[in-house]
Amino acid sequence: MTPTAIIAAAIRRERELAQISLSALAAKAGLAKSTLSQLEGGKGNPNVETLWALATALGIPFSSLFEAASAHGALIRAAEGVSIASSQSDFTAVLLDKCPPDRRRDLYRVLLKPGAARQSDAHPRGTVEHAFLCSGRVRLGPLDAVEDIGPGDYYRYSGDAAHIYEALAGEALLLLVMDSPR
Amino acid sequence: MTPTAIIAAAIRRERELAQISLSALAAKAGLAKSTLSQLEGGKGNPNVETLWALATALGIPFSSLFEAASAHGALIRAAEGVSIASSQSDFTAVLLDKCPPDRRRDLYRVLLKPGAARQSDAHPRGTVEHAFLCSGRVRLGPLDAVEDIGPGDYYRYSGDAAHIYEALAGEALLLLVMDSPR
DNA sequence: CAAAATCGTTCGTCAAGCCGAACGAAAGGA
DNA sequence: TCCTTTCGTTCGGCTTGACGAACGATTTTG
Repeated sequence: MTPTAIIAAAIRRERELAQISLSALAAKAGLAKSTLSQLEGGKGNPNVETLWALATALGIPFSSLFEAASAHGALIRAAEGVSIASSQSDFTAVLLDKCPPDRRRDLYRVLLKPGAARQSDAHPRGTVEHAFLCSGRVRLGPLDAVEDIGPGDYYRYSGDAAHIYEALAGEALLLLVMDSPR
Repeated sequence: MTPTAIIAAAIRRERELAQISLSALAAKAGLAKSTLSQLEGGKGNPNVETLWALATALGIPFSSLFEAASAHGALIRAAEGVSIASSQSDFTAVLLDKCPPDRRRDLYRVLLKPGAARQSDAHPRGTVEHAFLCSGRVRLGPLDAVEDIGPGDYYRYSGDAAHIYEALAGEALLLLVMDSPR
């Protein structure tokens, strides 16, 4: 895929996500409509200043203009996952998720006490949460995809919609990786 | 910081990291020396094609050209860590580590069976490992800073020196985050 | 229904980036 | 020591991207 095409697609995608017209975006970014039109048409070869203006106007990190598509969820039970080959049989590593080059990841240890479900509001668009349960049982996930997980389970889901955490019986300890776009 | 300056710094940084001369890089990327010279001097406003050629020639992801500048160890016991404030008392989150903008993070689930210590060779320079123990007891870390950890413990250490993993009694399950420079 | 506004595209002009050549400086070889 | 190579910078040209204006098409307003 040519860089021009990637950027063309990215601009259009981000613009439509922001629900803004081509003309309006051009105005906001201080660019000519014609310039933007050609860029989205894949007929351009923009310079940094132009791209920077666009990223700023769209309110997105600069590097978002160089990405193709988006991500989804995955539930990997404690017994599941593709093990990494090892010469030593007493060692098993499962790659839960590979970090794409355009994201940031913050690690949280979460102690969840039994009681009412904790509801979390939507995080910024594109946020993904990775939950790795250490002990206890937890029901969590976005409202339309809640899962019960046990120790060793790994559940990845979109964090940009409202979601819940609930300890089912006793305390629960889990590692939470907040995975957000740059 | 202006985008031009960022890119100028990034190019020079990546080029020097690759131990390659300006002339050689220009040739490899199919650019004129003059172009590259001006870019590194912060006097340019390059277009995508030019940047793409540079990223390709340098063998780095495109977005690395838009990042500014560039770890150590930390042992956080299960009972330790600064909790994130929460309005709900049945929820406790501890930020184990904040992801700097210039790194990548891959998550591994590791099952360690008792037996001889597993020795791991040094990873690329700057690599950091984050270990979050789910169950069992494990002795791990670089040879000069081995620690015993228990369930819920989090241990972060340099991965660019030889280090070991050893289950102390029975199986051990842990989440391993491989944190490597771009 | 017509006037007005807004949409996105196309065209000609001008500025700016990329190129090739020439330059002085520094390092290596005969 | 002199010659050769390589380094990075500077200087005209030529190409190309950004701009502004005008266009037809579509939607909104009175």
